[in-house]
Amino acid sequence: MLSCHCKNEDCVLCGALFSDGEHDATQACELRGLLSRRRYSAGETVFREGTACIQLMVLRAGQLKLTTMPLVGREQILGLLVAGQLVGFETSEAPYPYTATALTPVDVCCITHKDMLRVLEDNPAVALRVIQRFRDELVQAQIMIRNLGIKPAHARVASFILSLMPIGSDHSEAFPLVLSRLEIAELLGLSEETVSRVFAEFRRNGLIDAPHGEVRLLDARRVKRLAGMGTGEAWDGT
Amino acid sequence: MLSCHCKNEDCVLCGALFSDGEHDATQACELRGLLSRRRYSAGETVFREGTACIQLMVLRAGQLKLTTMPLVGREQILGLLVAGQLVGFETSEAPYPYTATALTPVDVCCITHKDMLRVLEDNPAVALRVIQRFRDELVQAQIMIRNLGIKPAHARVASFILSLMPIGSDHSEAFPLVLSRLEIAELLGLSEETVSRVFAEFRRNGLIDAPHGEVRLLDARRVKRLAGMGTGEAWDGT
DNA sequence: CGTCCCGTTGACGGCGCTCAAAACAGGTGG
DNA sequence: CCACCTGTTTTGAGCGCCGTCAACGGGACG
Repeated sequence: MLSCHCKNEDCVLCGALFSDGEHDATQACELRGLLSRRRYSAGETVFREGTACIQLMVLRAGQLKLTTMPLVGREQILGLLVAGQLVGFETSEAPYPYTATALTPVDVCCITHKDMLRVLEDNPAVALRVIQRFRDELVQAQIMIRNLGIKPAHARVASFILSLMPIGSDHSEAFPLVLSRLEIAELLGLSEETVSRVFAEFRRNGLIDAPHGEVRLLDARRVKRLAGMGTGEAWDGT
Repeated sequence: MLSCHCKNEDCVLCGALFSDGEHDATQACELRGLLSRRRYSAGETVFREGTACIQLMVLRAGQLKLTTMPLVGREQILGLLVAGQLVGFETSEAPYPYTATALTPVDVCCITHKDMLRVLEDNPAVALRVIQRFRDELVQAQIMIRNLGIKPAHARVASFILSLMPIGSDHSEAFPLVLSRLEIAELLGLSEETVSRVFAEFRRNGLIDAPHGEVRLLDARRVKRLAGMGTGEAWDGT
């Protein structure tokens, strides 16, 4: 059997269609014809808020940020997406409610909403995966709501730093920080300067070390306590 | 054919199962056995954050608020749910990430996650409806993120007031306001006093009239402009 | 070396939170 | 009907957090 056009193991479409035995090659080939693949380089705009939304994308590789821009004021990041997640399926035949920008080189599989609906009707396994993705994203969104609504600047930054840690990793090792100060600010609903100040204060107090492009936790306990006021959940979709 | 145990037309389960011709009475009866129905009176807690989450509920009638409570600090409302929406399907076999409280007398249909997964595998129509619900809720959550992250207090309250208007209604007529000042504050990420002050200021400036338990728009243009900084979307799931 | 972008730091002002008390509504019993 | 109590709403005073504005330092690049 030919493998899927988009070879990502985590792809909700390909994974669900090819991992179980209930679908034959005919169906697989049919689906392949519906998919197209695109690449974007870091910083490139994948689609812009307000433009027509007719395609669902599956993020194959890389990282996307979803932002929204008020008529006047600063951008707000709605969320970050990593490989395996869906984007552009929120509204049918309506404008995109946000702008998607590539943070890293990005690789996506595209399918039109119309075709996707047909696939969903024929393949419960795909539908289940899609539901799972939406559940995850909704939980992430609720965590952001909670943090934006309740937490002061220190707690937001602390939560953000903790969200960068790969789960189960040793707390003492450093992990990369791809976002700029401005992007962190947009994610946390703060100003660039406030983010910078909090990072500086954390460093002064021996909570973290933050050399160029990465972060290292020095005092995980205190960071967690600061993030606290809750359960210290992640800020992004990782 | 017997009608569904939960008779709500908007019920994602019943509606999808009984409106199209492709399901026979056997399947219908089987599903009926999986559903149980519960009622809650206004103010009652439906389930509490952190407790085991094994059931999906479909809101049949009434209004629910979803709140989260940090270890220290004030509550934050994550969202409001109206008839037809799902609740309690975000996490499988994990604790509820929020508390659900009835704002009005509430009527729900319940089904265990285990049974629901079986239904979803067998019924693509149900799966499509569930996906639709999650899409809607995700869009609502993103609107809240945007508002909490960007907008100042005036704009939040203005957006909230506009969200109360039934769509297509005459702007000049009054509409009911079921939430207390405290609950509005929790929804908007503000303090009770600030909400009260903004309402008072709006009244002084002739923007709204707010007699006991209802609101009337006097100057829709200015309220919309205040809510502005964007597209003035709704705050809740109506 | 000059330019640009990003991060940092400082000064300052305002928005909104906190604390506190008064005004108000609604229910209950006399 | 009034007195009383309780919970909600309103209003005021004070201040702290954080956003704004501005200046400065450093690395990348031409």
